[in-house]
Amino acid sequence: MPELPEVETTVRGLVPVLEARRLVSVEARRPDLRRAFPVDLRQRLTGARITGLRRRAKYGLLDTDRGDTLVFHLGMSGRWRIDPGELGPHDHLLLETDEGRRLALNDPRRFGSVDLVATAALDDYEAFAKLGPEPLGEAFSADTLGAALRGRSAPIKALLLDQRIVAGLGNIYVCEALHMAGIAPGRAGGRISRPRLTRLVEAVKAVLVAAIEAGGSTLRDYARPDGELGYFSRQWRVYGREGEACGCGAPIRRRAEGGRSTFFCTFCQR
DNA sequence: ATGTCCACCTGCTGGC
DNA sequence: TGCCAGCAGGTGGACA
Repeated sequence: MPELPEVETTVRGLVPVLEARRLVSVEARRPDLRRAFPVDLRQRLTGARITGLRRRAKYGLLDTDRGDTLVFHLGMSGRWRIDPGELGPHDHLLLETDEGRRLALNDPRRFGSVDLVATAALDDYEAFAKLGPEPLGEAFSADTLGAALRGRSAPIKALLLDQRIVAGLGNIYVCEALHMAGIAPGRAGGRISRPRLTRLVEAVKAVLVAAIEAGGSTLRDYARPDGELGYFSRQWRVYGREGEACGCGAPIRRRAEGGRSTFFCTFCQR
């Protein structure tokens, strides 16, 4: 689930519950995700007021009036459950607001993370220091992408997944954007012409915007205890569609490398 | 530095 | 019906 659009949707879904609310209870139920929670998480967060909610790359940020920002990452299987009712074994962090709303960070595979960082020092936070530009910002352009790819021989697919080049894309949206731009996933990053770089940047932005819009239309799902999310999956052009017909009629191919699947069309993507 | 692979962890699906 | 291999949205470390 959690690439940039899903994290953006998550943060937007948390706003009505958390914005300007004070946390009256903070409970770490199983604090060993990818990294351990900060040992003083509960102490520093209990009684704090949430002053703003933001996203950076695939991270969600909750600013507090204590000068700390809670930084969460959803890994592969993370999500926030709003007013979950019965708690399960994968509800690792539990928050309760002064309005009596409850939030559970649920992450079965435990690839996610939770950190507490001084808001003023976020730029120096290790996970953020090396991140590339936001793909929806002006800093992500044919100019900047071209500069980042210059001389690189690795496949463009792998380079777009590198968060230092552009921050927020994952396996689904890279496959989708490359198909939309007509670029073969195995093409060397440094060997993409300028006009095609422009198309690629536009495709990345377009697919992310469309996915955020689709997520936004189902925001209410975040309030459901079962938490099933449909979202953008119905609009995938190639991802998860091996053997189905591409728009050109040719069968969509799947290739596995380094443990990840790439979906593409050999005719539309060169 | 760059490119590539693998481990981390749990749950689900499909084939036998 | 039951078991097991294979696969899953991410990241970071090890290696050549």
